[in-house]
Amino acid sequence: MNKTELLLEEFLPYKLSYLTNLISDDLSKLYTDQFGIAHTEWRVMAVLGVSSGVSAGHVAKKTAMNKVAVSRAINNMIKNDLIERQFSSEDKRRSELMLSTKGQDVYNNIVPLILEYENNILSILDEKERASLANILKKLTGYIKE
Amino acid sequence: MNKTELLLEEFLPYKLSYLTNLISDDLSKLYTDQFGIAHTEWRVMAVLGVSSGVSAGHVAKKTAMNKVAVSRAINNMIKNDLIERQFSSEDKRRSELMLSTKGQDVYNNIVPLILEYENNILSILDEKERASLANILKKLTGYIKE
DNA sequence: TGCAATTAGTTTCATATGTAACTATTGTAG
DNA sequence: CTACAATAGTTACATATGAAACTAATTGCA
Repeated sequence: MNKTELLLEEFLPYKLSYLTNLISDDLSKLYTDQFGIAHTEWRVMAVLGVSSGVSAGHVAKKTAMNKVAVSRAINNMIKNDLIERQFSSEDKRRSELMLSTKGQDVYNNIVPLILEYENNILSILDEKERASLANILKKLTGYIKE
Repeated sequence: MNKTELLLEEFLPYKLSYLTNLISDDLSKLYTDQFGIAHTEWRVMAVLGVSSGVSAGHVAKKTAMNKVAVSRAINNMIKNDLIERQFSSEDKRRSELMLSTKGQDVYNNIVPLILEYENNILSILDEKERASLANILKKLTGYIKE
């Protein structure tokens, strides 16, 4: 029994997008308002906080951002002393990126706030629901990426 | 046992955002590539397809868009003969919007494609999972909106 | 009444974003 | 080798977006 009428409130893509935006707005308050980090910059930082010395291309893959956005974020963060860059000696095109001392410090401050936020919203779900959500998101994502 | 490290791949907001973007990109192919309707315009259309004669402010609420975006979408769609506007006789500020014949036609063409897409991705889930997803999204959204 | 506050929608301006074209470097087929 | 293709990242340009200021109309209330 499929729908033949489209109601935004009952349309999965809309509901997902709505929730995503709510969360995204909340999170950006944590890093933008308090630390002046833009959304794209935060994503770059999140990658470099875990894997140091990687290239811009690697960051792009991990964050699902396009290379232009990554390039801009990186150059801005370098200007703001949040990350450091050198170019690989084997391949002079490839950058090797790492958080600066200041960047690491900012990262260390943001991560607990971010995780606390995640914990908070997950607190509304019980264990089964959390597992179910993770599983469903994985299934959908895998299916759509084909 | 809470996380103390942040891995994007395991971070709910990131996973949600990633999935949302995949879906959003797929959907925009349906209405942008085939009908030249922008994302914001599609949302306006989706509201007017269900409730005709409503104001721009009403559309903004229903779509979770800001009033500037709605204003722009509406004016562009009027230019493209997709919607018609008159202003309320009781309150000359308030617009009364409806799809034009052409707009209704475009809408009628897009809706089945959109619903088919939703059905397709939901086909990867069984009944229980669909219900669970709907329930979880509702819970999270309600909780975050507080 | 009459004037301040509110509301609907628009415009302005500064910033963000994506696509395509570009530079520089490296890989590879002949 | 050499020239052409591929890769990493940047720049340029056109478009999208949001916040704040604005216009016009309506409401509230002294």
